[in-house]
Amino acid sequence: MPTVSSEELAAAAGVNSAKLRKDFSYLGSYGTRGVGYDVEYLVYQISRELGLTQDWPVVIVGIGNLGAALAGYGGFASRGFRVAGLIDADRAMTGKQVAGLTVRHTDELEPLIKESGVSIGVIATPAGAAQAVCNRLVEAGVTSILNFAPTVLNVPEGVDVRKVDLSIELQILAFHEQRKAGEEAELREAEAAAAGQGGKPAADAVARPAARKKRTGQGPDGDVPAVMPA
Amino acid sequence: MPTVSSEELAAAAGVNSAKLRKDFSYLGSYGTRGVGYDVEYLVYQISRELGLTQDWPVVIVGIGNLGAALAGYGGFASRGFRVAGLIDADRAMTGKQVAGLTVRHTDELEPLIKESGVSIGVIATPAGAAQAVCNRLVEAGVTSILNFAPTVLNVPEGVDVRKVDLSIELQILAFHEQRKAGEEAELREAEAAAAGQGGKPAADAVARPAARKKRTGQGPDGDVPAVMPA
DNA sequence: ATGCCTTTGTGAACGCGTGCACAAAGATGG
DNA sequence: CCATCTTTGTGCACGCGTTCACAAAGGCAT
Ligand SMILES: NC(=O)c1ccc[n+]([C@@H]2O[C@H](COP(=O)([O-])OP(=O)(O)OC[C@H]3O[C@@H](n4cnc5c(N)ncnc54)[C@H](O)[C@@H]3O)[C@@H](O)[C@H]2O)c1
Ligand SMILES: NC(=O)c1ccc[n+]([C@@H]2O[C@H](COP(=O)([O-])OP(=O)(O)OC[C@H]3O[C@@H](n4cnc5c(N)ncnc54)[C@H](O)[C@@H]3O)[C@@H](O)[C@H]2O)c1
Repeated sequence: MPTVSSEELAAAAGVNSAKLRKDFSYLGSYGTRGVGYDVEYLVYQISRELGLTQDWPVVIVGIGNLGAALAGYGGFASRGFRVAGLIDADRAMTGKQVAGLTVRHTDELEPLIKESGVSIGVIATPAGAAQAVCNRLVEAGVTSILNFAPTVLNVPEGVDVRKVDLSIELQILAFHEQRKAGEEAELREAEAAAAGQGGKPAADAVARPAARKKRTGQGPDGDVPAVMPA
Repeated sequence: MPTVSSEELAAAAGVNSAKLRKDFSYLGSYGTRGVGYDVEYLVYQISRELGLTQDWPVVIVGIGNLGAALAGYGGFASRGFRVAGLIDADRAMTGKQVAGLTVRHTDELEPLIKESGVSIGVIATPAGAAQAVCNRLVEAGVTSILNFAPTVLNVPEGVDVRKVDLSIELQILAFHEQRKAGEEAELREAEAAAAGQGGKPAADAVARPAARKKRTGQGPDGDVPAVMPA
């Protein structure tokens, strides 16, 4: 397939074709009217604009369960990311081989970053250590951080942080799951209500559709509230 | 602190206070004018609306490096998620203990889901197996999936999928990283150009600021294009 | 060379989320 | 019981991203 139309690409990606064309136009990618986009050239343009044509050395800090899994993940190398080093504070870990790389002690963090020209750091330490590690990374010259610890990191301007919080991912799923269940329950309730009922909560349910199952007063069940705080 | 104002909360979260109040109003959470929100009641309301007051059994499929790390992750339990079972296709894994749980063979997937009432599944298998695993999960009654494999999953309507793609997270960081570097380089170029130059690419750079370093024609360097496809 | 047909690139309109600003509510003190 | 002061809840306007729709461009057949 030497060429594709915006229509085909849009269908494959599940987006609107106009949006796709406009997005392409931002990076100056010229297609050919009446034909479409040259696949090879397009891929090259997007790769380059996304920074995929260059090699990005990254450092992983905190080689526990997660850090070790990340170190051995093949999906990074194929996208141009190279693990330049593994760092852990635990002396017992130092010198160990993980995914073919030697784990180095935290003391070596700064020289490693400077020697390898690392600008992207991955934090996989416990939450308590994350901010301190972050500070050292930034101080040493790292300007992009991928954070797996469940903490909000404070960084100076110019430094980008992306946080991957798996609990939140699950929470979002659970939220929609509950919503699905709630809607079904509501349908059943509505049917039951139609059959014969005399209360007044129906008016409330209509007036405020987003607030399902609003407790009147303070929850009748006296269970402890806070599951929320991390 | 028995009560908080929307202003305080907004400052802490780094958002606009009006937005925060409006969001709260959607879930019918009543504050008290002139005082603020009762912390305990608010936490309870949000927890309940988010589905955090109930226990969610989850099943993890694919107990490799990543799956094992997830199985042992304490952050799930504290948010109300309980690992109901670990599933792997590898017979050599079956029966092994991982994070205090016994790994079960794929054959036991359906009974496990039905017995435990699992509605959330986590896929940590290789990309090639993900769609097949997904199909089986959905067939068995799972309606929410957290997918770590780098594949787009096709699911019937009513099933939610969230994808965690670590490579893309890194790519986003790399993109901004490149942009930062590009801006610096452009400043230097502009200075150099001001000093004394005779080309014409400057006009292009002004006309289309989003398209930095646009190659005229097809890149002079004959390097292979495609780093992009997964 | 000419006309037709396909597909791009983009101006204009639409819709939605965000932020502003203020009236209403309620607590608190006199 | 009334006045004052704080803070909520929300109508309204603004801005941005998305989508529509179409003129211009270019290939291709005749
Ligand atoms: N395991 C998961 O699936 C998972 C999922 C989501 C989030 N997380 C988060 O990722 C982080 C790591 O999880 P884990 O399961 O790998 O934990 P872990 O305890 O297995 O590993 C943490 C590692 O960090 C090292 N460490 C501690 N302090 C350090 C410091 N100051 N500098 C360098 N290294 C240090 C420890 O020696 C240990 O090897 C945690 O914050 C956790 O909440 C983990
Ligand atoms: N390791 C990481 O840090 C990381 C990061 C991002 C994404 N991922 C993705 O997560 C997935 C797992 O990564 P990993 O490093 O743990 O790989 P892995 O090879 O260590 O583990 C994969 C596991 O899945 C099992 N498996 C294979 N087919 C199966 C099937 N049909 N049913 C059930 N189990 C099956 C295998 O037996 C193996 O135990 C991959 O798709 C990978 O691309 C991994």
